[in-house]
Amino acid sequence: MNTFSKKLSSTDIAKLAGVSQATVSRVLSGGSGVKPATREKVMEIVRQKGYRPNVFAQGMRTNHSATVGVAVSRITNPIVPEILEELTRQFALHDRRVIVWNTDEQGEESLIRAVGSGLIDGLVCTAASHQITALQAAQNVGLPIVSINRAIDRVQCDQVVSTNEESAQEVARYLIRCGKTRLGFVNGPLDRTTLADREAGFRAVLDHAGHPLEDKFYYQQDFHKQAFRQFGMDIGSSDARPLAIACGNDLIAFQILNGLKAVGCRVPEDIWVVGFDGIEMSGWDIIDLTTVQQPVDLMAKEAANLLLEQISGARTKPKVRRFRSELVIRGSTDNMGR
Amino acid sequence: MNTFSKKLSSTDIAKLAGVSQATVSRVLSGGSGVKPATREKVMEIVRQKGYRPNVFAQGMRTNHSATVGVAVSRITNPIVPEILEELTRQFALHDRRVIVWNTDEQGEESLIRAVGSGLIDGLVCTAASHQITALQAAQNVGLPIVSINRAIDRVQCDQVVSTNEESAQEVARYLIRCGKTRLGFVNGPLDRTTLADREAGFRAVLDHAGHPLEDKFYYQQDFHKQAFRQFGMDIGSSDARPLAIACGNDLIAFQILNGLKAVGCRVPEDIWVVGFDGIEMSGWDIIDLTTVQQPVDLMAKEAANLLLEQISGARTKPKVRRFRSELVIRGSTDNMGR
DNA sequence: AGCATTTTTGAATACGTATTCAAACTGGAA
DNA sequence: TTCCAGTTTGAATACGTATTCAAAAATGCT
Repeated sequence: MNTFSKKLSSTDIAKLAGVSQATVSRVLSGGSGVKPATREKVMEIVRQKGYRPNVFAQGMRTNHSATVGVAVSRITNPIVPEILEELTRQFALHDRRVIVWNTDEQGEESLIRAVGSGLIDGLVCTAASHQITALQAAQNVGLPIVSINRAIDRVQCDQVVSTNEESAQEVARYLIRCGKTRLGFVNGPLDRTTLADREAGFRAVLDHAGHPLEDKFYYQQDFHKQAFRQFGMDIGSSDARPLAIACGNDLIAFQILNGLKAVGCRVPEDIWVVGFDGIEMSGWDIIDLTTVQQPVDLMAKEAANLLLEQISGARTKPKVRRFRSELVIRGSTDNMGR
Repeated sequence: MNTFSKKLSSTDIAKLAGVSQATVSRVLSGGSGVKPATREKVMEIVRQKGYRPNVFAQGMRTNHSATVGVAVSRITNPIVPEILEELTRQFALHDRRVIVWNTDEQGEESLIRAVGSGLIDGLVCTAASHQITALQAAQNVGLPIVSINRAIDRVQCDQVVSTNEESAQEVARYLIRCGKTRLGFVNGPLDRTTLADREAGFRAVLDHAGHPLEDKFYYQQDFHKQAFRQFGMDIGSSDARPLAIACGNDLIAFQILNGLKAVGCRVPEDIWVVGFDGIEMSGWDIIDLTTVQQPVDLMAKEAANLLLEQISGARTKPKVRRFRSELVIRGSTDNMGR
């Protein structure tokens, strides 16, 4: 029983059960139209031998894979696992597996190859810029796509977005209302549309208020933790520092907090800090970061459902679903000022 | 060119290029033994049409999938993305995709099904207990397995472990040496062998030192963030509190820190806290947690290589690779006492 | 040129499944 | 019994690839 067992085919099972391969296939795929006795006879052998249908043969026959792809950038940004968890849950509910591509690491080569190969029935991609080619490839073969938090101009597909620009405006207005006129902004790669939109919204309000963002209080850098932390240190030890710093996302804000802490600059007494994303950690007592909270679970759930809808062929016209994100005021700013 | 294109087969390409399907296949799979001119002629059509070999037909023919599975528990524990990132990188280097199963969420049903289906060429599983059935299934079909940080008794397979028990002893000795005799320990589910081993090591030293762990300073709970935080609050607001608390992993420690902070109990002035894992965040200035650092990258890399070794058939005898983890003293304990 | 090797190519095949189509079987009514 | 409609089963097939084996072409040598 526990001895190494050769791989079995449905034909083998059929022989053992004294039926035809077709019957085995029918039993395994729902069993409608097969006599209960036969059905049980087959299932008995299947269980006993631990038989599982070969997924490649199935795929070749049916032309779908019960697998969807998810392309993410920087899986170590905690918002990504948050999204992945919900996506995985949703797809699992519909008997679908998930293959993850970390496009920052391995580039999009592997993803592009997969797109044309039938390996996945659909693709969810999250905020990133490195996937244009893959997206176009997907588009060309008619592969269903949903993007999360990423405006895509060149490719027309389902989109799940949140109010990045508007919420960033809200952040700026909040800070100004609290008397913080000298403001800083720290951002990551601007080819992430989320980051670009947030910056745009923030700048717009400052411009409108008559004291636009000063260059010395703006810092933009591709993701390098140490660089952001260093900027925090520089700001924190400078005499002419801004009264508050807003960040493109929470992870950047954490590094700013690190830098400030490293040079003994207190938050919020000496300076305020605001993040963006509302990842779970931001709410921890030991971090307590004012941020803009996105309804990540809802967004991921919606993305999964949109994709499943496309896969089932129920719809072809692209949909855009827009979620409201919300400013959450915590200890990294003075919550009296609300 | 950008019109929706029907799915092409190698036979179609062959016709277009004026060669046989066999030649197309040869070109695509390395191209050895094919005349450069022919090769180029074929590749031209391939590029022009954006042809990708059907992955199912390939899989059926070759009996391998160029895909490996990774089973994780609780993908939102930041150590998991850290492991995933390195695993993904390594496998990508060897042209392999990764399918992730979050076994806590969807159970192991989907994983078990995949194991017998040929979908994956091998399986890496990380510390968790919910995968016994899947592991046995894998064992039965001879699927290569590597476990990371998880002792497996019933199943014999490659293992990558770290010095959990010894390092926990080191933690205990360090605390005692610093005069912290009344110690607490907070742990998660004990079916995780990592957590159980760490607790065992910690207890052993305390027993040996003559003041075993007191029940009121021991707290064990399946993962519920709020429960750990609540325990931190209870401890922090109690008069008779331990002098230091060690935790089964960093994530638990963070929640303890949260609870302590919530009731105004200062670390390290009023109480010391020690974590375990050494995830990146633990080293942040704003967290600054004394912990035991595992060489996650090395471990993941080794796991990937072991699995690839098995898949290539180079070896059948199980290997155990043991990595030394290291106590890193930070601000959550008084670093004078080292 | 002529022959022996080597290189390059093509035809045929098998992989394991889902599905179509026809055949066999079932039970009830005449 | 005979017939019919409905149910259950089996035989045959196609999916797209990698690979084997033999044929054809190219090359080297005398």
